[in-house]
Amino acid sequence: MPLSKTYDPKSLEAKHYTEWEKNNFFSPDKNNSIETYTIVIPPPNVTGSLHMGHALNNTIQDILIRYKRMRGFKTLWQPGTDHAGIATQMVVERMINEEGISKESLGREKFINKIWEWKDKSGNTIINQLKRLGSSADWSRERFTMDEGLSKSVTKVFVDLYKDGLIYKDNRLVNWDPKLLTAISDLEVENKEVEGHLWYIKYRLYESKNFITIATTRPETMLGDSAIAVNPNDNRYRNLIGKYAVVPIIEKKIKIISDEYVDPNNGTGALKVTPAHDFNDFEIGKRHRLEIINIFDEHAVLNKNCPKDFQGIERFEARKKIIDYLKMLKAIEKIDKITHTLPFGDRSGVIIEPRITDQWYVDAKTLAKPAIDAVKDGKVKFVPSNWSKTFFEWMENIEPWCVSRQLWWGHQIPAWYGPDGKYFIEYSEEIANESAKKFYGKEVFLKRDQDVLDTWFSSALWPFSTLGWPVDTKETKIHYPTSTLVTGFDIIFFWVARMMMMGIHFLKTPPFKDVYVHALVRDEDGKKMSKSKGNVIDPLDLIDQFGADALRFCLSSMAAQGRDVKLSISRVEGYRNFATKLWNSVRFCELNESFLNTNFNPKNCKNVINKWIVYKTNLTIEGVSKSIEEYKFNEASNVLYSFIWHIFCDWYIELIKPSLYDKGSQDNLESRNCSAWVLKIILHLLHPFMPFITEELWEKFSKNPLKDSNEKLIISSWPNSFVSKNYIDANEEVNWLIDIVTQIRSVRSELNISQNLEIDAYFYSKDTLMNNYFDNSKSSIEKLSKLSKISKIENENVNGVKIIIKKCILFLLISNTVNVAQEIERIKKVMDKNQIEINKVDNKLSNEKFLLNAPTNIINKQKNILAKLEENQEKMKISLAKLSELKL
RNA sequence: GGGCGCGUAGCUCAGCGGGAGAGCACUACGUUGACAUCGUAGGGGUCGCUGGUUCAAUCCCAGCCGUGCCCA
Repeated sequence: MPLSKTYDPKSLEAKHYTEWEKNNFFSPDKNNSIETYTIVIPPPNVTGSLHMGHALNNTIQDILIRYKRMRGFKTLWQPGTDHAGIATQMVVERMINEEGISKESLGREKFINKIWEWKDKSGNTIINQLKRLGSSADWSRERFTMDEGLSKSVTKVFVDLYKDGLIYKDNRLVNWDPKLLTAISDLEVENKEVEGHLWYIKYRLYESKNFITIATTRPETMLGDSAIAVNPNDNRYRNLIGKYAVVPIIEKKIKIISDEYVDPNNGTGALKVTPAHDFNDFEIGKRHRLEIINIFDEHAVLNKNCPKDFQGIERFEARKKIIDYLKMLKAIEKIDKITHTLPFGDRSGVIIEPRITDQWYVDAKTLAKPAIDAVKDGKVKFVPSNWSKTFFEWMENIEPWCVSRQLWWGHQIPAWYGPDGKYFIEYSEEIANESAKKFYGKEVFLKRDQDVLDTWFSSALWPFSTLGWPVDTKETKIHYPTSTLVTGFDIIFFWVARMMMMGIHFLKTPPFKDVYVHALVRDEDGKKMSKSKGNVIDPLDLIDQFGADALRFCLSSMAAQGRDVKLSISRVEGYRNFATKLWNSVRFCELNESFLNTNFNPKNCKNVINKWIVYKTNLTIEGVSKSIEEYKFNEASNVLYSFIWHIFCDWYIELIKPSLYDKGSQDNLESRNCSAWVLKIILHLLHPFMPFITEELWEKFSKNPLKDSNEKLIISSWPNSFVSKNYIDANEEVNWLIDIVTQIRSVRSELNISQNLEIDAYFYSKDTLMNNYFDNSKSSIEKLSKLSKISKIENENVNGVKIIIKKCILFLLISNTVNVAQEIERIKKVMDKNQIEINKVDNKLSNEKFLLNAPTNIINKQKNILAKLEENQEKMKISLAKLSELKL
């Protein structure tokens, strides 16, 4: 059945995807090559649904994987999802809350079961969406960070790091989310500028009528003050150091201390110190051994360390109440309106509260060192390379990584506590019990740590835990280290850094060789897409509307290195049109019985047009391959786009039409074979970018009775280019032909000669080669330029519109249809343009210093340009003179 | 405050020391036997500003202006 008139993505995408998957084409086991290529997917959150960032990220991975697969590598794209501790717990908690059940009433075990139930039902959303995009990941190997195997590797890593002294328990301030009731990492804190106040509060000096004024943005924390700090060099306060002040309201006596940290120019230069509720104050407190008074409970509600009046009040209410009190006491000197940055939890959206707690920490500093070296030594390469700076910046200033979370959903920390609080960190409860028995000399009851690990802890192991580690699997041997990590820059710290630390520590090798960092997808105005702005474009809508191929090609063509992708729907539409164009070019070839012929050798073409397209095709193979290897996806896409549309469709097909219609001729067979050969290459090269339409066309195309292959495109071989030096001449010749046709069309259009009007023309040249060219292409020129006939003449004394190209002159015989004045205008315009160019080049060539310093090839080039320009100008002048005579 | 970018045609962006490019949009013409999701042609740019290096600068360097992101 012949191809339909337009490409309908919907009807084909699912069909081919199912075929591919059913045949295990995504599996590395299909290939026995010793050359491997491996990518692990940045696991999307199991709660997630596909957004543009995913679409870009996975399109790029799929391009690389499909390309390498066709190149013959044993290719693994390892997929899976991330259990997303907080996010998932929130989703399920909200769900049961709607049924009127709290997770506390349910209990930990039942709640976790609920989450698993939810995961089984809804957790595949994003996986199915990735499939719609065409992602050829090996789904048979899909992993989840909470899987048994992956959980085992998490436990092993925790225990081993602990035993290596790289994990420890510490009591310090953490970023506490008072809504979610858990610690979160620095990276999960979003600092935002907000309007606020700076309150200047007078603290009475002890046994004095004088005051010291402090400035604070958080007056409520004064209930936890332990000191006032001033800079030792601040003359204003020097005599107060060592004396005491009294905290208003609670009438508590606190010492005035000196500390270099205090900035005399900030506020009043006197700082109230609340070690339990501010990171800087905590440090000051440590230096001066200040009392740490925690005034909040876990909900950031004032606790029993506060006066009775204040207990049970939420932090912002408490602030109001404190201010009222202070006003009553006339202790407020002034209030400034300020903007300052406050920390917000990126999940909960509430202001983060520094809170002193016991947590588990990873000694990131120690682990970071070899990771830094790996990048410095070039073992791991960032693309584009300047991301390594961002990486170094962070790694060199890395803080201890708080890995415990007060959640239920996640990997429970393998720490068991004895009755006296002594803990045993072991691979399992049994081993912990044994150790405890040894330690206490008898069996004791051990209570397991209730906390779970940060999701990123398990993500950090992803490049090897998914391959089976710590079990010594074949996959770990073959596919570790992986080849390329494709990721957005926003998770360099979350992922890349941590995966490197863990990979190097446990497998002695960095987990990947290249890190390709792609940009963010923004809306067409460059704004970040967000639900609150309402500017989100859903990739699935685009797939429905234009097809996955169009979306993929669009993302790829806009993925220039180091640039954000600003996506506009019209671009996607444009690439849908491109798909249609390709579709129709194949349809045309099919209608004209282009077929793949194993006897056809592209190196032995006779026809100049075919030689030329073979030459161009080779350049395209080289260009696309090179660009993909260099991660320049936009270049690769653009090379394909312009080759397919502007070379193959616009010119080649038009040029071979005569031979295709001339059934039985020698050219006819060659052109049919050659066009099929080019199409075959096109479908191969385009496949990584537009997998669906290419597979469909390939299937239709290779059903031709003289097909050369039955196999699916996805597993067929990437084309090799070959040197076609003997086709360089053909390239010259066809370029000449294209030039001639373009010029004639252009002149016709400028002179408003109807496209339907066929006119006569003459060709004149003294050059033998040009005459040969002409003899070869006479009919092509006639057809493509809409000439009734063009014939050679022996001298240039002809009346007609004159076009000068290279060493040739063309005359369009339209004197009776064209207005002479109009033609004079046209020539003048051309001459003006010409003259500007002549002046430019002439200036250069008359500059002695240029002649002295510039390389000879540049000088010669300029000389040639000038000669040509001047020759043309001279001829123009003559025709202008002639026309002027006519006019008289 | 520190770091990283970006400012090139109406829009989105390539290019990056030697004659200013693409896609989209726009204008005119055109349904010739693959395609109107199309064809042909065209208009449109002191390549942010000011200096410097160079025979030569959109490209290299410095400063400034505008703008975005990350970190404090």
